[in-house]
Amino acid sequence: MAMEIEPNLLADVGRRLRALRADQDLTLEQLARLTGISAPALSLIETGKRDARLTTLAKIAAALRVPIRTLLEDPADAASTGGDVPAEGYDLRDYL
Amino acid sequence: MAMEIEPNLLADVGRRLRALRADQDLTLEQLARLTGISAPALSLIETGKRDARLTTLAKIAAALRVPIRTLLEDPADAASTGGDVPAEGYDLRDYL
DNA sequence: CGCCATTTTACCGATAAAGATAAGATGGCT
DNA sequence: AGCCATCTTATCTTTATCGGTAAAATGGCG
Repeated sequence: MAMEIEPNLLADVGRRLRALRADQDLTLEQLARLTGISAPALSLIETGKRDARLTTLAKIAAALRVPIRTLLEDPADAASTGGDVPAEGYDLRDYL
Repeated sequence: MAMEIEPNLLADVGRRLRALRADQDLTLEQLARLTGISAPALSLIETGKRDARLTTLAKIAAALRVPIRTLLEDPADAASTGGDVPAEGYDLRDYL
């Protein structure tokens, strides 16, 4: 399986974000005040319609009191992808 | 210890990025061709001068064949921060 | 020292994020 | 049905990313 480069990364991050916010019973308005990010912007991010910047995601993660990593991959995938650069047999430079 | 919201998150990500690229002996020019991101842009990100978007980081991580998480926190920190939302005694809503 | 690869910095133009605000849409509730 | 909270979408302005190009550091190495 090619694994292809995650097609809807933004949608996945948005879903996790919304789940985390729901866990803490926060409204978009409340999270907006906690993060300094407007509620409409948060809505766009959660619905996967906006490609947020790194510091924006960091602010949200801080407000939700979770490591940023939690927004990017679910725990199951994090376990399997746990190692670093597993491939050691072929070289990227061969394609340049 | 307040933990304060990481002051130089961009610089940290940049340092890890540069280390990963060095591990694979790639030049900015080569990584630029692999990712579709220009070498100047990569330089700004690696030196912590640019707040990259999520999909930009994802492209770089894919080219370096590492999970995006690797760019955001080093393994040591990832282990200690491993759990999810450890705090369960106080409520964010009290501050709104 | 000069040459060369690599990186950094500085511009430009196009695209997009983000705040603010306001207007719809959705859903629960009596 | 109406009302209310919440979320979505749209518009606008400001600001920043990003690619491209070109020009300036930086760093080896002979």
